Amino acid sequence: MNRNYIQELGIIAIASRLKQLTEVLTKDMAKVYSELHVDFEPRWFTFVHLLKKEGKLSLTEISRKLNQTHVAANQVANALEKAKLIETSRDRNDNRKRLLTLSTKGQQLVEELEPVWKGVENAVDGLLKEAGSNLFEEIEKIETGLLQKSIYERIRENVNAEIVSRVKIISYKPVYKHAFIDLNLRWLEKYFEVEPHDKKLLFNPDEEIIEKGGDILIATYLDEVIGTVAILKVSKRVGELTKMAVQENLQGHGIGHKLMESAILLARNKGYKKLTLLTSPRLEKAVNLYKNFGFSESHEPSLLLNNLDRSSIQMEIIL
Amino acid sequence: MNRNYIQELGIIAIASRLKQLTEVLTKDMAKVYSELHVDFEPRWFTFVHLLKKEGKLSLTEISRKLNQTHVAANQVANALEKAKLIETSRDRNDNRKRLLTLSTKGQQLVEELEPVWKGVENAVDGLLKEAGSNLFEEIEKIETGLLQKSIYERIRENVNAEIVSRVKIISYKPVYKHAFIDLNLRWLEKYFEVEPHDKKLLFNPDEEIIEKGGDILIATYLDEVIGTVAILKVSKRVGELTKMAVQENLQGHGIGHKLMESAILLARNKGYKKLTLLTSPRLEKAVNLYKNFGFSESHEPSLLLNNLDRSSIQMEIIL
DNA sequence: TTCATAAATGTAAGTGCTTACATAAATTTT
DNA sequence: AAAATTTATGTAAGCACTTACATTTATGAA
Repeated sequence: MNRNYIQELGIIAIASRLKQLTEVLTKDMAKVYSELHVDFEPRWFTFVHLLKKEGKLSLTEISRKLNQTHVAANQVANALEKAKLIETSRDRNDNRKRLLTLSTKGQQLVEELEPVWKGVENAVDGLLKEAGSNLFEEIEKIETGLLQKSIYERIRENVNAEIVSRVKIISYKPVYKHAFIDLNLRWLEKYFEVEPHDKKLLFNPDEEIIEKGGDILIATYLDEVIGTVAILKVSKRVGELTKMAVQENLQGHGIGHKLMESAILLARNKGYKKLTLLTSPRLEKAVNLYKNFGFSESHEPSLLLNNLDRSSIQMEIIL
Repeated sequence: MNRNYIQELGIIAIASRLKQLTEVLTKDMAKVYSELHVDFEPRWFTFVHLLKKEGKLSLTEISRKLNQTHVAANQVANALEKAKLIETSRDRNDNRKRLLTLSTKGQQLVEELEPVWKGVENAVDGLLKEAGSNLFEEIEKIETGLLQKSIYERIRENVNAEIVSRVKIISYKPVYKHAFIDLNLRWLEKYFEVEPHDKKLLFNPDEEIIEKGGDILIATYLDEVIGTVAILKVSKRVGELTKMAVQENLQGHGIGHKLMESAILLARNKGYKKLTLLTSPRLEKAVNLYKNFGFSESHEPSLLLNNLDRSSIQMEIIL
């Protein structure tokens, strides 16, 4: 049941299982070394093996080949030097470089260890064959997959999808008034001076938007209001998009996108033929979002004309 | 080329590659948490996930389910308690047990994290699917394989085979005299008082064994003498096996076995019909080795009769 | 009951990595 | 050539584990 639980947890658990596997392997190697009365630690293995193969390498070269930090390599190197298994010299052409080679003692030790290493290799090969496993290939495949798209990107995409799927878009009700004010005030204050005409609209959504034939959509997430968008009624055929806001710590997950989709759907259903909006070049992400939905710059007069002093951009889309 | 080198190193490198993979994953998860402004560390994941699922668990139960030491679980528990994400109570029936549950704050956090976890799960699933990988099954297979026979046993077997394959059995030459004496003296002194008749045979192998028609075989490993066995000529048809010695730090790898094989082959080739030996019940491993080769106890007189004061066992085999 | 043993938890210290920072030598840019 | 940048190495401290050991409580056998 343990196993089953761990499986549920996905790759994190996979890694911990593999880590445990390696730990067993490492410990068992240590046991074999000590049975042979050989003074050697498993973690020296890759380092010494590499040095044996390559003859002479600098610290950084080793760390790179072993996919470790230079600090880790340095620590092993120091331990090996203390055990007199390797020797240091300086590169004549580059005095920074610490060149490492196996000492005579080190070479002798390697000879003694050869059968252990070979034995471990055979043991692992045998195990994999017996299990009919292609572990190596599997890992290869995964690494290749990650070259196409990083784990981070994959997680981001999927997390965004999860979050967006939990976001609900609902119609405005008076109970949301405070959240509507808060969310919009927050970004307004962040980017601009909040001016009287902003306040009038913002603090009286029922009177200034709904009662004048406009609409407000509310985005909720985990039962909290986390986004808003409003469509003012300019005329029977024209709406104006405004008061688009998403809670700061949830920005960048696609919630704005979802709000826009709903807003445009609503506008179409309502019979609008055109949707306009006013924004500012400073709100780069917002402008990009609008463009993605097909908005383009226009110069028609706006209901909120006085906002133009913010060096606004006016945009519109034909529905 | 890095990759190729690491591949050569087998499963140890596999593990380090997977570890790196996990590290990336962990870091990326941490990044997503921080983007969401959630105060949560990746290493809390399994712990909290488990607690969410099971509701209430004791520390030891958690550590067992997560395949960790109780100390590790304890440390995470303390961190989580400090962050007020879990709460401790005592088991009424067993006052030792520290029962842990998610606090209200913890439960809220889990709600927030759910999409991240789900997203990670989907990301990993997607990656595996895309790569056409069955990593999970592969690991399963390997774990099953290890239930049949542990890594340690596998390594031991293979290391033994490697060592034995490097051991050479050669005929005695006077140059090996000192090694012959040394190796035998060492175990004789370890188990018994070394008596005059031992010394006579041991210190004069040329005169006392070879020149009297007997034979000595020498086992070498990495150009060092590490084992001996002698066959005294009792008569034309009968030989007596003696002076079987293997260097202490190489015992248990099957070198004695290889020496015995060679000795029996030699005896047959020489025309002996029977091989006898004297040993002691104290040398349990040796007795077992002899039995494995078909020796059984006998009571015929021995060339080394006076050894019988060691409460010896006499054994023989018909060739 | 009592005494030995086992189980649950906790603490301290060690291990094998890491990150962060520092220094010196080499290389590139200006 | 001087200044800025990069590279190679080193040191200190942190992290997430581990092992070793200690303490308290429960359990089982005599």
